[in-house]
Amino acid sequence: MRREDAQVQLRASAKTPAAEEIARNLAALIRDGAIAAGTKLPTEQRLSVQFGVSRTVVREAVSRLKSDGLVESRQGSGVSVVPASLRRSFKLHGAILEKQQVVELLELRQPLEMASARLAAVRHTPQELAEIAGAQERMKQSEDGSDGGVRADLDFHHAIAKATGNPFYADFMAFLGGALRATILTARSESKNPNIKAITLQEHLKIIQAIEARDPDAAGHAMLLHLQGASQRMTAG
Amino acid sequence: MRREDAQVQLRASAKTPAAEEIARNLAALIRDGAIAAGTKLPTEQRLSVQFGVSRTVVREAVSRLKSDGLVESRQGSGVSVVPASLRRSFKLHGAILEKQQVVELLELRQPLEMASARLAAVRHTPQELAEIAGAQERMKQSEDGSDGGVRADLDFHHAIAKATGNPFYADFMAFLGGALRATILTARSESKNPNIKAITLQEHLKIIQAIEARDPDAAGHAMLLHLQGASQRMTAG
DNA sequence: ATTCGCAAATTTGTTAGACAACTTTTTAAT
DNA sequence: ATTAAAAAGTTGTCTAACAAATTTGCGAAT
Repeated sequence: MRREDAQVQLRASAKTPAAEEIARNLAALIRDGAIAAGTKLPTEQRLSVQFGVSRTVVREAVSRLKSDGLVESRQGSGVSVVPASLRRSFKLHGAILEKQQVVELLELRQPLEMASARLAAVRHTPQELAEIAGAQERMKQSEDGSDGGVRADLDFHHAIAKATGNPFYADFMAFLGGALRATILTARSESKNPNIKAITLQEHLKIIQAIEARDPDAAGHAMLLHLQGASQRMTAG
Repeated sequence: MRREDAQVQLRASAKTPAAEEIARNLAALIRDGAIAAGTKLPTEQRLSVQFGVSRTVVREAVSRLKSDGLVESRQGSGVSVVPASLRRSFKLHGAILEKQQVVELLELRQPLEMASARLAAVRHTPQELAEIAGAQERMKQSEDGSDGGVRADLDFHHAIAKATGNPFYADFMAFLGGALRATILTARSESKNPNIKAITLQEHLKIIQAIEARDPDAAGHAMLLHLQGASQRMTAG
């Protein structure tokens, strides 16, 4: 059984359902501008011939594009590409992040985390502060380099985002955390530095203290120091 | 015919395609935790009975959930809800934004726009600066309160985001702009203030000058003033 | 010749049934 | 009790058809 597990793992990537692959292809064409905004996609009939699948599969693929806000369909008329300027979903296409992408994502995260910490410092309720402290405690009791530790770390940041009272901060931070989770786990387990957890906990503590003191400047500054440190630890390996 | 039009209009909300509505229902159940993370959805068979539609429609709905990263399916096994901590898409559920949501979205945008302006000031190429100036010019020549004017305005911010060289900034700003576009247009056309365009152009100009001078502090500050002004004009309008 | 109205052709939305591919559960044999 | 085979259950895909809405083209009336 163990031997076969490895094989399954390897074949997993090549075995994606047809609808998913077709959706990816079409999405790439749209994003690259090969199918211009405002123009119509080929009919479901034609697409099914082009991709060599049934209309059912094409419809499932187009369904996904609709969900992503990339296209819009009108019965009897067709499926048209919606202009980039009014798309309403933000998504990471590739599941696995390249190192360059990780750097860029961290760069996007930094100002948001700082604003998040500042807002949390001003607005947090006792319950929300307790949740932040709870995540810190869970991280303290987790094993070094464990997945549980990383999750507690992300929960810490998520709890701060929730304490802003702005659900968009909470949602977006959860999203970013999910995207970075695998990378963080890898970086921690590969790192030679045995003190990562201790250093992280100390940086977190300063953030907590600043939030508790309702000092937005201090909270933002402590968060900045934490992110710069974490970024260095991740990319330096 | 007219009489029936009214009826059609009333039913319009109920007239969305079945797959879309079912996807929304299921997504709401998942987000509210009614279907817990890690657990499985009812089978496609059962769902088709529950919702009173064919299995095809259910599959299209589930297809959308998969695209949103809310669920994961394994052939032969079932469809399971993925934990919130590793979802990889960020989306605005409701198409129409309530005033409260607009305020929250602007609050999310502010730190990103400031960071965007700072980075653009440091990194922009001559071409990118020209694109920023071009959007400004298009806005200058647009009619007051026109859709074209709003689009040029959003293009201005998008061009700055592109000048950061970080594609995530560009994508996310395009996304936010699209979400806010309708609201901005409404606010401008309803406002009694006839100088909105002139004021906006002047604020934009200061941002351009700061970016051109490669002065990140000035660029960030000018952007902050612009956003605060714009926010006030929108919510006070 | 132009315009209007209506039928025909297109195109997306939905249904039904069937089989394939894969997983889980049950049963049977050792 | 363990293991192997069979059965049942579930998602993935295909085909065929009709419904509902839109677009196109044709013909008649002006």
